[in-house]
Parts: sequence; C-alpha cells; structure tokens
Amino acid sequence: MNTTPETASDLSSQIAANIRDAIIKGVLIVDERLPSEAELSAQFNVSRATVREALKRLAAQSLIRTQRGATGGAFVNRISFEAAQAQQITTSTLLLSMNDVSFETACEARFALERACAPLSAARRQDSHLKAMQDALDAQSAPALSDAGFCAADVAFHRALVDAAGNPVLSYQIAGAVEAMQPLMNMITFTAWSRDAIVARHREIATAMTTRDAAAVAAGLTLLEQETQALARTVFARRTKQPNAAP
Amino acid sequence: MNTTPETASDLSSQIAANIRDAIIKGVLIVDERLPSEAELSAQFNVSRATVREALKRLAAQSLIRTQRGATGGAFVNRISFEAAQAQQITTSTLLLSMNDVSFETACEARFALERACAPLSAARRQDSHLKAMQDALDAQSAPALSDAGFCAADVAFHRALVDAAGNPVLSYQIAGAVEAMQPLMNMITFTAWSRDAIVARHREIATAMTTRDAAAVAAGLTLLEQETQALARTVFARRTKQPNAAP
DNA sequence: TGCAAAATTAATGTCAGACATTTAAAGTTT
DNA sequence: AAACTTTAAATGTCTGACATTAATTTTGCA
Repeated sequence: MNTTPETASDLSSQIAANIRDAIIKGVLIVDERLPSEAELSAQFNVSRATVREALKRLAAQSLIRTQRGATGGAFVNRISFEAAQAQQITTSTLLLSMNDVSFETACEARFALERACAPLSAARRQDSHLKAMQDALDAQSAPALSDAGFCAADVAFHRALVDAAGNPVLSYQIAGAVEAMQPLMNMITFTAWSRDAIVARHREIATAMTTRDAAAVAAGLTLLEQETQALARTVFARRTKQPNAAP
Repeated sequence: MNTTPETASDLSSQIAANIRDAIIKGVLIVDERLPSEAELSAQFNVSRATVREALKRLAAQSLIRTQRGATGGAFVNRISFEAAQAQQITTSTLLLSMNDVSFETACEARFALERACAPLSAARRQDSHLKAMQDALDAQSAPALSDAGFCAADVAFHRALVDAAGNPVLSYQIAGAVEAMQPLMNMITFTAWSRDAIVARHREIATAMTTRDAAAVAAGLTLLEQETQALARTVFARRTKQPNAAP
C-alpha cells in the first residue's frame, strides 16, 4: 500500500499528505468541500500560506479543485479517465526522455501492450471503431502530409484499436503509453516508401479487425513492430554517420 | 502533444505551466538549478508566495526538488521509474475507486496486460526471476497467512513475472496497473480452497516459465483470470444476499 | 407585489515584508 | 593544518493586508 513516501519535513508536504490520505481512505468523499483555508490553518496550526502550498500540491495531482466566491472552497475531485491519462502522459513522456530509454525498449513495450488488447478488440469492436481506423488510414494516405500529421493519424489509428477493446481501464493504460512514445516516434523522418509500408500494415490490421480475426491482428502488430524497429535502426544509423546541422 | 490543458487564470498555474513546458521541451536540463524564488518573482513580476505555489505544484509532480541552504534552490528532477510508478499507482487507485470501475473490468485489464509480457518474460527470464516467483509461491502456501499477506505475495509473484520481460518501461506500466488493483483484490476473502486453486495455477505458470513455454504461461494466466472472476462473482453474490454488519 | 439593481459576505487569489532555519563557503583562531 | 566561527544565500514560515470572485441578501422602484 505504498502511496507516496513523502516523509518530508516541510509542513506543507505533511499537510498535503494528511489530506491526501483522507481522500484515499474515503474520509473525504467526492465533491465534498474541504474546510476553508482559514479553518485548515487553524486546525493544523500553520499559516494560511502554508495551507495554500499544500492545497496547490493536491491540485497538481487533480485530487482537488478550487472555486472562488462566497460558496467557494476546495472540493474533492472525481478523477476522470481523461485527467488521469493526461497526467500519466506527462509523467511517462518525461520518464522516457530523461532516462535514456532506447527507442527499441519503448517500441517493444508499446507493441506488447497493444497486442494485449488484440483479442478483446477483435471480439468487441463496433462499426464506429472500424470507421475511426479507416479515417486514420485515409489521413495517413494523404500525399502532402507532414511528419507530425502522419504521426498524429498513427496515434488515432492505434487509439481506435485500443478503444475497441471496450475496457476503459485498458484504454487508459495503453493509450497513455502510446501517446508518451510520440516524441520518440517523431524523431523518425518517414520516407514516402516507409509510409506506404506502414499504411499497408495498418490496412491488414483493419481488415483483420473487420473479420474479427484476433490472431491476424496480433500478427499484423508484430510485423508492424519489426518493421518500425528496422526503420528506426536505419534512420538512427544514418544520423550518427552524418550528423545534421539544423537544430 | 497534449500535456495538460491548464488554461487557468491563476498566476501560479500559469507560471507552473510555463516552467513545466521549459522542462518538457528540454530548455531546462536535468539537475539544472532554476532561478531562485526571488529571481523568479522578479522575472514573472509576481510575489514570492505566488512563485512558491507554482513550484509546489511542480514538486507534487516530481518535476523538481528543492534544497535549502546557501547553494540550495529548485532543481529539475530526473524522474525515476520508482517515482513515476508511485504516482501512477496513486492516480490509478483513486481512478478505480472513484469511478465505480467494476472488479470484472479491472481484472480483465490486469490480466490482458500481464499476458502482453508473457512471450518476453518466458524468453528472457533469469534464475533470479524464477527464484522470486518460487519465494512468492512458498509465502502464499503458508498455512496461517492473512488475506493481506496472501495478496502481497500474489503481487510479488506477478511482479516477478512482469519484471522477467526485462523491459523497464513495460514493468513500470504493468506493475503500476497491478498494484492499483490491490484494493479491489483485497475486497475478496480467500477461502482455503480458493487459495489452493490460485497457488496451483501459479505453480503451473512458474513451471512454464522455467521451460520458457510462452504459450503455457499465457494459458495459465487466462485460466487464472477466469477462476479469479468466478471467485469474485460468488463472493460478491454472497455478500449482496447477506450484508454483513461489521464495518 | 414583483423584479432588478445594489450591497453584503465569504471565500480564494495576490502582495509585501519580516523572521526562522538550513547549508555551504569564507574567514579566524589555535 | 585542523577546528571553530562567522557570513551569506537560499528556502520555509508567519502575519496582515488588499484584490477578486460569486452567491446571497437587501434595497429601491415601478
């Protein structure tokens, strides 16, 4: 049951931890109003400034929201899947960029996670998911598309694939991982040839999804992973040999 | 490239977003010292209190750390896998408890994720992983073990399974999801009979890991999932029929 | 009476300045 | 040269004030 070590000597950390535990343990219910800053400062016997620093910490974790005005105050937040995912993306993105995680490792993790939902996605996909995948495919096939646009459409495709599993927890976890990898993916300059290869694989996967062929979806993802890894290797190899000047 | 909407009118939010972007974009490097609070308040033309609230927000996301003293200040943090995972667990745990996620949905997501690393784990597992799994098995087989202890050993077993994949990104993502599910798992009271069934499945999985039989590992996980779901159904059904008095 | 405008109030947001505490480094003494 | 003392620079905390916001209450007038 490890939430956050945080044995800090800061009063604001302690107070934040105190309130956080109350929220986690259910002492404070969703949408319940916390005591006002003045009351909290009296309860904890600290100044209002210290209480405010504690509350800002909790707000940064989306645990509370604040409202101004007469009936305002700090309220316990119901964390939404969107908010949780946004946080996860921020954290994961920094984690990857700061810890010298290789493209290979991140890519492997990403496709492993995606394959995890292939059986569920194939079984449960709705027409709306197929349409989303098809739209992403069309976008990726556009002739004068920028690399960023290509990657965005790529994310949309895989996002639809994951959402088709119909499990919000799975979507939240995996979509976060996929999005966090985007900065790494953007390091690759996609040639027209490599784009065609990717789109072709996507087409295969989309077809397999249509026929609910889980094994084919997984196989398509595996092939896509191998090709992506190979592409990355050539791009990075060329780049180290011939370092570019443009910042 | 969605980091955090945060179009808030609070000055402290804006300043936090400003510095956060600088960190994400690499303008501020790991271990680099930020300007002192006094300098920041001059730069942003706000009071020191406002700057401090912004810094506390960043500290809550583990983006910075602060040190007191003459050479102190706020430093850009290198987010560790541990810290990132701890945050993910806090967020995911609250997400599950606050959004009425059913045991079924969470359990399905958990095992889907674990199956995702079965092939990698079977291929790459070291003796140390086998030993960790065996230790967890021994712990789970202890006769007078509490439910909490049983669950803790359960986590250790699956944690070793995931770590065996040798991919830190995968470990971070999945271990976080598994730990976040613990509160839900703890709602189940394991009978002696059901414990035996779980341990037996674990034994099969451990054996499959030893022989590097990825398909058998995945199959074992699938069976374990089905049995866990069935067990949960009976427990919850009994509980609704006969509401207990003890809080 | 009914309704719109104005005043009230209670909360967060911001500011300014002071003091406390911590820590490294410079300076002093033995 | 080593040990102690002083200094300086930073964060941590406190106090009190004012600004801003938004719901509520009161007032004024048709």
